Amino acid sequence: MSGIGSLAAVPGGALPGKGSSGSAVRSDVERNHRALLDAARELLSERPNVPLYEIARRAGVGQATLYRHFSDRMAIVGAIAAEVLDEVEAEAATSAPEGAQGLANLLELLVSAMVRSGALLQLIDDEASGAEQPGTVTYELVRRLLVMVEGRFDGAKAAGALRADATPEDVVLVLGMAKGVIMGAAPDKRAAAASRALDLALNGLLAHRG
Amino acid sequence: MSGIGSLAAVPGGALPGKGSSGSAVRSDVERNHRALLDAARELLSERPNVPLYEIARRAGVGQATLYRHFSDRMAIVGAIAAEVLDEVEAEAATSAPEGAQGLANLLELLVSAMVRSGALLQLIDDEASGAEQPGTVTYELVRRLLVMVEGRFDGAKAAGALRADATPEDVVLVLGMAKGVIMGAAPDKRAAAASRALDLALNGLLAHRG
DNA sequence: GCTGTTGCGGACAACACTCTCCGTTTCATC
DNA sequence: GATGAAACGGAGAGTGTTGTCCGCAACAGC
Repeated sequence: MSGIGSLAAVPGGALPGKGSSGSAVRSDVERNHRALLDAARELLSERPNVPLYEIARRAGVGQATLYRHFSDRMAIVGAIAAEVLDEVEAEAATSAPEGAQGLANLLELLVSAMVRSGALLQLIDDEASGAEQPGTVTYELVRRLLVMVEGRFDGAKAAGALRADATPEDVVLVLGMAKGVIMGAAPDKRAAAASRALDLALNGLLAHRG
Repeated sequence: MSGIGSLAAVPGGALPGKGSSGSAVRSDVERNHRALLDAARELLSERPNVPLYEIARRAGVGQATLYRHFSDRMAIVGAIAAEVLDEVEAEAATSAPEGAQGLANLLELLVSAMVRSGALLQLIDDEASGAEQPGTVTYELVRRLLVMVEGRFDGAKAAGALRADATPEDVVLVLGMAKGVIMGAAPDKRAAAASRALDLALNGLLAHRG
């Protein structure tokens, strides 16, 4: 778990005052960082393509400050996606991880997080374009997502609950499918549409005794 | 079938010289119209967000000419989507429309057309935002798509091949799912990913005797 | 409170894209 | 070929977004 609240551990959170000189972090820096994350989180959830200057305005800081805290758009999107993944991980830890239900539970958590968070949505969207080279924000987050998913996948597979030809990549595919539905639906219908889509896709992944 | 080749019937093809005075269509108009469609089709297939001025350049005409033929982006995208739907309809007519296989065949044709044509992809993408008000390009095309799909859906449902709770909206959902996968995949992996996604989703829609 | 350092923010340059204006060219007709 | 009408295309105005510069303000340490 990449610590929420630990500034230094926030991906992309290259804070201005983070030099190795060991000086304390200025209070305004920390305050602004949090304000930016909160503003971005709120705005991205409704409008994944919201311009960065609107995020800065909502946070009550100048654009330059935003860029001082996050080098580019993907840095702030990634920081929020990381927080959301933290939360999903925490929620997932409270449910039994075994069998088909374990996989279904995790996917439900992930998909409902995608509905709430435009950041996670954008992460899945970049999965193809940016996930290939190590070092990128997308790459690290997607790897983390894969690790989360693979554990549950293996459990479901071992229990004989899945189609014989099912692979972990199929699970990523399912997330991509949910993404398409969420992005294409009107805001007030996203949750229902995504839930139904996940139902269909998961059902398609299960082993059915004919 | 909205006639390919019949200029007046092309949606959004409000040709400059199309006044009711009955005068013949100028040859350069027709030539440019076709050149624009061809250019757009080619460019949109690889890059759904290609700027309009690139389409004009590829067609060998000025931007003003593009706007004289198509009032805005959606007009040209819609014109191409209509052509693609024509082709899918023609292909679909050669396969048996009955039962689950009939539905599967149509969806396969549609999804592979989405892989090839960025225009159809954008149409599905707009399905939520633009399909609500009659009169828009998106509305008419989505309605046409629904009609195509509903026939086959009813056939499959009547044959008892589908889940009891399956609705025609689920089919639209499946197309949205495919869209998400296609847009998220690297160009050379789109076909495979879309095919697999369709397999999962369709399988999820089928009735499975437990 | 004073001071050096660090971060701040408004304003701006740069860019990408859409859509339009107007002088020029091409077309169909005679 | 001459002529009027219609379409053409280059150039540019308008718009929205990203990313940067530099004088100014806030902070931490003394």
